[in-house]
Amino acid sequence: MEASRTLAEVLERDARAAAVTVAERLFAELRDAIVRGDLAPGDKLVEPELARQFGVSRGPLREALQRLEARRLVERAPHVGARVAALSFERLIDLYHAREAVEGMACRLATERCSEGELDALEALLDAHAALEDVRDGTGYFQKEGDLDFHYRIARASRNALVTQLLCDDLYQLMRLYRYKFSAYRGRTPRALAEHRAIVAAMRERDADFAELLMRRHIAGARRNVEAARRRQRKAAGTEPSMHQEE
Amino acid sequence: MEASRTLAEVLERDARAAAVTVAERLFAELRDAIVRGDLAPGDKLVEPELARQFGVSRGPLREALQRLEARRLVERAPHVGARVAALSFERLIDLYHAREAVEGMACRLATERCSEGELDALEALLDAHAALEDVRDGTGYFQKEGDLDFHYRIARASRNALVTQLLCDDLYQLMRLYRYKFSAYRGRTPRALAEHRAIVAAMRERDADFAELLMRRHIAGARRNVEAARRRQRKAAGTEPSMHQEE
DNA sequence: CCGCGTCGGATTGTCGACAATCGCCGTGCG
DNA sequence: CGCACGGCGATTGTCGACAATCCGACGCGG
Repeated sequence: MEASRTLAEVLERDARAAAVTVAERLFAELRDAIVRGDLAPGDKLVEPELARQFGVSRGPLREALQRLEARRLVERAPHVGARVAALSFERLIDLYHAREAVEGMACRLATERCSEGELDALEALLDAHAALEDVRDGTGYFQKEGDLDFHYRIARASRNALVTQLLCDDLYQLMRLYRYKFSAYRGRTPRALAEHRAIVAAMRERDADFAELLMRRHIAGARRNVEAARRRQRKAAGTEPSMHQEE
Repeated sequence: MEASRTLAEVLERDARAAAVTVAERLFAELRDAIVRGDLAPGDKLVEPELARQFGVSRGPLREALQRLEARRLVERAPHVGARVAALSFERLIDLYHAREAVEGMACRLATERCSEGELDALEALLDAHAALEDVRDGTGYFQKEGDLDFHYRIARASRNALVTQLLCDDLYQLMRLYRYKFSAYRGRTPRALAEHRAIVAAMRERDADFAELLMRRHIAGARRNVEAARRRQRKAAGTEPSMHQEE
């Protein structure tokens, strides 16, 4: 039963299993710890401490930190050190704009290039999502990764290595980080599923323009949801620039 | 006289001057060497050799190599080593598709957000380009960086840190690498300038939809130029998958 | 009482050396 | 003659230690 495990988790497991080097394993461990929230945004990452904690030297650890910096999950400054990336509404909205552009293109390319079998698999994935939603309706844990699974597949179907890498390696990890900290998509689950179905329908008709348009509207809708949440929070808490609730 | 020096060169110089650490300096040096063609695509980058050549240890060198890998300028494999990124038509076309998406969005955001002064500066830049083109018409060296200067400014005017970083730090360095190795934009210079002017005109009217559309068509046109070159080469040389002419 | 300079501890950046792994080349066998 | 196997050199990955830099506390002067 592959459907019981989300694609994102499978990719995670693969990345950790294929860690032929200590630095790769550390990178995967730290990435998961950050996305999972085990390391909170803004936390200082002290090299000797982490090295002792993982039982390795500082060399591979620094390599892992640098890879996390490239993925924008940690921020580093020379002679100052590394911190888990700070979260803010502005950055999340920036991220949505970037996703709207790149995923729109991925959807266009996928529409032009993917096989009928891939479209069948996409529809099967959405059927599975719908079934899960019937069981545990509302904001189930499933939605967290299930939505990303759909976008993962679109990205990979684009047959564009650069676009796929941008989405799957860079932007999606950031999305997951924000999702764990900030669930601003309340009640959007059924609507998102319908939008996914419309996208696949356009792809099935090989209407690349329309498929890209639908994908962009899908992501722009999610972004507007976040923008509305930001306005609500600003009105509620006066001038609160950050979105850290805890501590 | 700031106009005599392209924005790209200024950014280069800044990056090297602000190198407070050995790893940063090495990164800038190697990046320039790769873009300049001093290190040819596919060249093996042996750590002890480079370290001795630059008079540093392998530690900072490895860090620089990793940063180059994140920028997709070198490819690394565990226990195998690093090589300068291989060039191919397929990757270049992938790059154009990614640029079309991200730069289109950058142009849209810039249209919505930039000031009138920034638009004035953009038009002044295009005037300078036109003047230079009158003097040294045809395919001047100027065009190489001048075109990117325009796109640099659009990216920065988007006020989106992620989009700006994607374009200026990641994709543009790759474009420069391909431009040095593969000048497939013969005779496009006057046309590109006209398209740039049309983009700024749409931005001046604050027509974000049209500005994005024009930017996307501008980049798509350049991409089709490359695709035509690929077809020509395929017809000429039978089945030549790579675009390395030398060696 | 507050601001500023200085000092000390801690952390990061860099270095050289050791161990693990890969590619190559010669050899032997089918 | 072709191919698989094993040894060997070279390269990469990892480690611990040293030096440079930054952050905080303390003391001093205004």
